[in-house]
Amino acid sequence: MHYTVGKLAKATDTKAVTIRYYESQGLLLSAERTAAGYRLYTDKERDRLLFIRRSRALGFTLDDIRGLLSHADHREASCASVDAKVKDQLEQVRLRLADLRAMELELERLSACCEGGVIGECRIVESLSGRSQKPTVAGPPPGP
Amino acid sequence: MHYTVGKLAKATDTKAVTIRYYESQGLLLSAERTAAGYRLYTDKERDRLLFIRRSRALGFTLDDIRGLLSHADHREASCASVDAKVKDQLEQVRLRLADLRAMELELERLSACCEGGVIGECRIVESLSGRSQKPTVAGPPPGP
DNA sequence: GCTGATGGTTATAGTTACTATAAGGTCAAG
DNA sequence: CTTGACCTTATAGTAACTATAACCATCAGC
Repeated sequence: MHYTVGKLAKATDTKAVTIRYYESQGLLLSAERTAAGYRLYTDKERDRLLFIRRSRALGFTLDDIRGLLSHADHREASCASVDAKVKDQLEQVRLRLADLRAMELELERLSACCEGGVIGECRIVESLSGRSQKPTVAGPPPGP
Repeated sequence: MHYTVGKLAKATDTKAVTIRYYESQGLLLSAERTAAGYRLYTDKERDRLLFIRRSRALGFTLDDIRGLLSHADHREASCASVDAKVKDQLEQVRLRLADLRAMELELERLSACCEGGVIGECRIVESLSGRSQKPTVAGPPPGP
């Protein structure tokens, strides 16, 4: 099976620009080209892209993935380091989960204390500027 | 009480560069200056900065915060829209929580299935490239 | 008074993982 | 033969900072 970028994009639920971006970042090798210069992909590249997308969905950075891919390319090597990366990522995810749970709790608390008055008496605004309490969550999270 | 950027930074657990950045983005008004051009802040600005930091820690974007601040500046206005923003943010947080929980689950599963062999047989790598299953989590999350 | 450490100032560029835009070339269908 | 969908490249923009450079101010100790 052969794919142009667009076809590959659809087959992997990715955008064409993103595929080209991955190529520019060295995650996908330079694809073959037609006479007109169109990229041509095979199932092999599709699988590699799926690997990337799936890893991204699990929160790995492109840098992580570069590492995972280089490991995966050496089938005879030990998979201990791959496992270590997964465990590491799991830890990161758990930290972020704890942060988010704290945020959820506090937002719930905030939301519950609004009684529909005017801002001068709004406890939300009050709470947000209150210097009595230290922030309950770690640091500013990465924005979406 | 008067603060220079550095003092304010310490008092609010922020970096000086970040404070200047907030000023450049219109979240903090231009501070007064000493003869030498040093920024000088008072408790009022410190509170405003705490509001910003606290809101950031709860996941609001700087844009959200600009909105919250402009509301907070009109004490006689209704606080309904502030409440709406909090509820909105709560929803976002819950979505991200669900995503992260799915990631946690899958990473646990992956981690459990590594038996310390070589990569050729590693089920982690296999799972990550597996095209049988659709990703279980929404989209690529924001990196850290 | 001098010197060095510390801390202030600006402007510019880099980060991550894309996304958007522009300006143009290719291809299949009607 | 033209229309429209698709491909190509290069460049700039996004969020929320962070890092760097090059320079000026303040203060403690000698």
